Amino acid sequence: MRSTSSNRTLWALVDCNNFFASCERLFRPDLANRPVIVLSSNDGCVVARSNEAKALGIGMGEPEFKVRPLLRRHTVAVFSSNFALYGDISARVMRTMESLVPHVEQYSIDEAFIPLTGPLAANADELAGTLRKRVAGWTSIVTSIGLGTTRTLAKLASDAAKKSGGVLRLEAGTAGTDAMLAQTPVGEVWGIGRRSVEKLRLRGILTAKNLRDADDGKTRKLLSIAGLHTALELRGISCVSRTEIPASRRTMVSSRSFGQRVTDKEHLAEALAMHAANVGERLRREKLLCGAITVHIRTSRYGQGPFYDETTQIGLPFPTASTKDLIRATREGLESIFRPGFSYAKAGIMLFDLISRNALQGSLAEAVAPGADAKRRDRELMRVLDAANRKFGRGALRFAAEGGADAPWQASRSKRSPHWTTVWEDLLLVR
DNA sequence: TCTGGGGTCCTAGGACCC
DNA sequence: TCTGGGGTCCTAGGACCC
Repeated sequence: MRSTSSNRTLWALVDCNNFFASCERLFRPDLANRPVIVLSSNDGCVVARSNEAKALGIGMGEPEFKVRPLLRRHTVAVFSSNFALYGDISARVMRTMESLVPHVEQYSIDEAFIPLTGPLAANADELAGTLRKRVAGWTSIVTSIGLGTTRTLAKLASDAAKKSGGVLRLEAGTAGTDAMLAQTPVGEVWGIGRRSVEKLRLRGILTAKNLRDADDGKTRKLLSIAGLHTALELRGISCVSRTEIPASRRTMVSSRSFGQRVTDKEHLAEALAMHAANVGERLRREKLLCGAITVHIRTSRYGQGPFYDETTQIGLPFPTASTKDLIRATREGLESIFRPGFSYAKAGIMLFDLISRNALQGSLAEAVAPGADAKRRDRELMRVLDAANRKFGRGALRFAAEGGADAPWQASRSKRSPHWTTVWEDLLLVR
């Protein structure tokens, strides 16, 4: 493959600073200098912190009850997750960047990789400054941008950029990059998690530089192919496989911890039906059908009492996106794994064997198959259901099997902010 | 008392086939 | 008496990410 320095891709990673906490602040100017945190589902643990909250020593992922005294002492503003808001602001940030560069590869709700080639690469630092300014101007979200010859280096650079003024560049083979890698604990490298840090430590590999310079065979044996790719990326060799955008999704998950423990089978059935309705709606929106479903229930890992954790797979007789079929399958699964006498803490489902609806629709086999009329009626029902829920809000129309929105197993999120940008009733009024 | 949810990829091992 | 080995497919579990 030909490759010269002039046509080689330079990667930019744009990362929104303290994203969820920043979103909460957008419509609350009174919180400008106050510490702000956002909690996970059921208000369980901390998933985002403003700079002031970080300065107080509140850790990422810390359980809320552990930091509660601290929160009170410093009058920290505490929010439940509001994904409708974060998703909407995220889309605005992505669209803003698309106004400046031809290709934005969204990686997560608050991050995007941008490949830079030709003149864009030649003026990368200037472009990064322009991107930051425009995103801040159009959305009020502050970003950090890392530039690097591979995605892994760009990611590392963006972390460092947070402290150094917004933009930082790491290019393989320069003295500055060498020094930086020597100072970086290996666990801060993208793709190296807790388990790998431990394995590497036993072999004296403590820094990003150690990993970069380790023997390929040993790295491969220790961390498998993904770990080797990470080491190569630190050297400046792109191994895109692990970050390529998948052609289409392979699974779909809906699962949640309960607001309170559940012992009653019918309550579990309701929770599973709610998950079935949730993935059914997503399947139809993405024009997919699923061929198999797993049902999962379990007790708490932390509480006292016996632990129970079981999963079962149910094959569907034909690929479907009907909530009715999915609810029936979750019921069947629940019957096979439910055991009385446990305090259940969580239930969920996972869909497999996803195929595009177009792959099946209109096939002769389907048109003449037994029950074809019932299936057509079912599709029509789902169409009406989705239209109603789009118009009147999620859950406006639902199956009786799902139970009520006030059921005891529903997740609690007592500190949720308004849906500032996505629900008419929640729009900010200016007097 | 109280510890998230939604994804992907890799590997090892069993079943099955010839 | 003698009793293979290699390929493929599937699944469960591990590890990682945000």
